[in-house]
Amino acid sequence: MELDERKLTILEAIIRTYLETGEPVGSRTISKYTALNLSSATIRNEMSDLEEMGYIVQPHTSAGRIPSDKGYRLYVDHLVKEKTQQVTALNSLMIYKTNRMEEILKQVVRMLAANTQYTTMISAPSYKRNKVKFIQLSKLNERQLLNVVVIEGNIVKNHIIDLTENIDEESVLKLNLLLNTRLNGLTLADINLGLISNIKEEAGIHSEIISEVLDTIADVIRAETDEDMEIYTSGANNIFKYPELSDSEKASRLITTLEEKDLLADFVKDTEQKEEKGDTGIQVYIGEESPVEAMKDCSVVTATYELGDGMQGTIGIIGPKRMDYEKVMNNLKSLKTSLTEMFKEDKPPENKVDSGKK
Amino acid sequence: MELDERKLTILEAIIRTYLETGEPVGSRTISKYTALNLSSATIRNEMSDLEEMGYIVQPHTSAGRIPSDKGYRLYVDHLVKEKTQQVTALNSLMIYKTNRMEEILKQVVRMLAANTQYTTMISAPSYKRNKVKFIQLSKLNERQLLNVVVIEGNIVKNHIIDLTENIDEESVLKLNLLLNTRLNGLTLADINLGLISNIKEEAGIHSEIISEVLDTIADVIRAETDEDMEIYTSGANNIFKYPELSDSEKASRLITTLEEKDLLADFVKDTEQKEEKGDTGIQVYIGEESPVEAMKDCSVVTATYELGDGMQGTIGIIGPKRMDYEKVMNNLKSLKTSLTEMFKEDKPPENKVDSGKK
DNA sequence: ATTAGCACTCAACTGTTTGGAGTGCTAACA
DNA sequence: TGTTAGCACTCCAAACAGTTGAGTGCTAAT
Repeated sequence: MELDERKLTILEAIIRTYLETGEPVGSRTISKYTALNLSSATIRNEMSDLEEMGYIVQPHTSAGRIPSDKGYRLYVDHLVKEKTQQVTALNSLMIYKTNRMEEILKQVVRMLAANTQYTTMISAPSYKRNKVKFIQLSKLNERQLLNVVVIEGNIVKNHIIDLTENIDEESVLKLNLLLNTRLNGLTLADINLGLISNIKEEAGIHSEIISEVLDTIADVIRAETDEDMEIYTSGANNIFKYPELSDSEKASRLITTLEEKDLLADFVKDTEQKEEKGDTGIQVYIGEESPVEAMKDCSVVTATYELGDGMQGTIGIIGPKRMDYEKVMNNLKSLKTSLTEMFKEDKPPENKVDSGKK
Repeated sequence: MELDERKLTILEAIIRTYLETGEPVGSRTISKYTALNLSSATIRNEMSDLEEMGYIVQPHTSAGRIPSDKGYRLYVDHLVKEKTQQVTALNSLMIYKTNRMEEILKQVVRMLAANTQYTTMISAPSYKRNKVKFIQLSKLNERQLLNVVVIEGNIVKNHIIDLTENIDEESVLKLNLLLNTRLNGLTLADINLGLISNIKEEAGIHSEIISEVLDTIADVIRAETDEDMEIYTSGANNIFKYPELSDSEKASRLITTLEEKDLLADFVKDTEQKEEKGDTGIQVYIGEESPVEAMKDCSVVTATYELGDGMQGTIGIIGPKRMDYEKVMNNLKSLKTSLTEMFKEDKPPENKVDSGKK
């Protein structure tokens, strides 16, 4: 059987109506509110065909039809129109721009949730690939050193190192020199145990204490790199706006998933992979397509945003399968560019202090 | 009417039974499963009295009784026994101890949620009252400075300062000296605009650039101080284990509250206040006693923990009114001491790197 | 190919009934 | 005087039956 023009029109009408009402839609409704001027009986025949083709399903006999995953997929791929969306509240967001990346992300994700009435997530960009710009060891006291590492994107990481024996100023100076000459320009991912032992060798291991400090720094950087992805969510309560998600069972599973950030990380990874493969733009996961078990009843729309320096993060919107894909996709698309723009014109965001503004 | 021995026994039996079953408890149950050897009729008379006194209520005529807020209050104040609780999984927690305060707190709150099957929260200690130990400005390039502030408890804060004009090494040295002599030993709360303008005056305002840097640092420290309380929650899904909390309406409100950390902050503030007033130990908020509207159907049990240096945070357990107060209170008490101990023997936790351990 | 018409299905709603758990009251009892 | 047995009463919850209405599939006529 072929999906001809008319069937497509009818399918689209069904999906659009269902997205609006959330109720299974019957043949009569389509017959009345569509320009085709066909009787409900004809529509019924076509619907029967569409069901056979797998685009729609009946929740039970003698109910109207609702779109299947396949139906939604077709809709998303071919029927969603690109609108030049009003960028809603992103401008107001600018005003609140603070100096900390974390805060920005939390605000974005919150704004997006309020805006769309869906649950939202955002991942902080990973900086494993960023290069070291500056390393500094400072002596706090005889037994403690402060280690500060600045990496591309002006991200600052610091750690206090407890020593087992006293250290003198000279060693600190030497270490500073050593670290800066050998590590500057490398990415965090480059810095591993092998490299450190090379440095130690090259330096001739003057003293136990230097070796100890180097080891610790290696540990610290590795820990920083291994750190799980930071993901912020917002609008978890929005799932209760959609009856198909808000029974105890499902709601509980969803809430758990939102708490377990490593499950959400699957979306981030998958999205990044897909975009790497050139499938740039917006990713949509409909029901079963989702990599996360608990989200089989949801649809998730994601996109990455860029920070320059090759850093990228992912934004996602989680809602019922009958979410307003058109709005969500357009919203996300404009947000994606806004964010990318915003970080570009004004990087580095993290820890940046706009000295002019109060 | 007086609450004599027998009434108290019956009341306790009612509450204990209700905590177990979650069902309204009838006179017959008490008559059978209590050592008093009274007929259900007698119990009924007593129950009628207890209801008149306000300790129990009937959800509807011809149902058993359930404890009122007042009943729970009596139970918590006088009938909960102190057990030497097994500290369950706290030891296993030690193993996972990482070097970052944030991670520790997240683990504690998660462990506690898994352990109690309730929703949990923990607040990161505030360090407004901690004194500055060390300040360092480093020149990253002509237009950027890195500012690092170490405060008591070895908490490190850093910011990158963007300048509107170039700065030379000499000014940086001067600023470092100035800042360390004038700010060391002060608490973050002490550092305000007035003080900064004093410093500027005293320093004679050699140059625009120095003034600019000082202003920025003041801004930064103030922002750091004003920052909202950091609160982590876990086990939000646990509310679905208790039918009285899991209808859409209530669940949604609760989830929203858990997301809005500033509402939870009310508990933290209240608990700190109460403990300051000498009411040390465990705080229990039953139903209406809660400072947060959305939690009128819940009970919340909180405690503070100490970090030394006067820093303190708050842990809280959020559950239905019929939560297992005995278990929760004991659990929290032992956790409170464990945490306090843990931080004491091994402070400072934040950013600490155990150089011996891998 | 389209449509009108009709029988059929099924969820959702509306009583209605029934059973059981629990109460309050009263009268009898120790 | 405190306790108890007995009984009528209440009310929820579950089960059941009847009704309604939206929707379908099929068939025969256009």
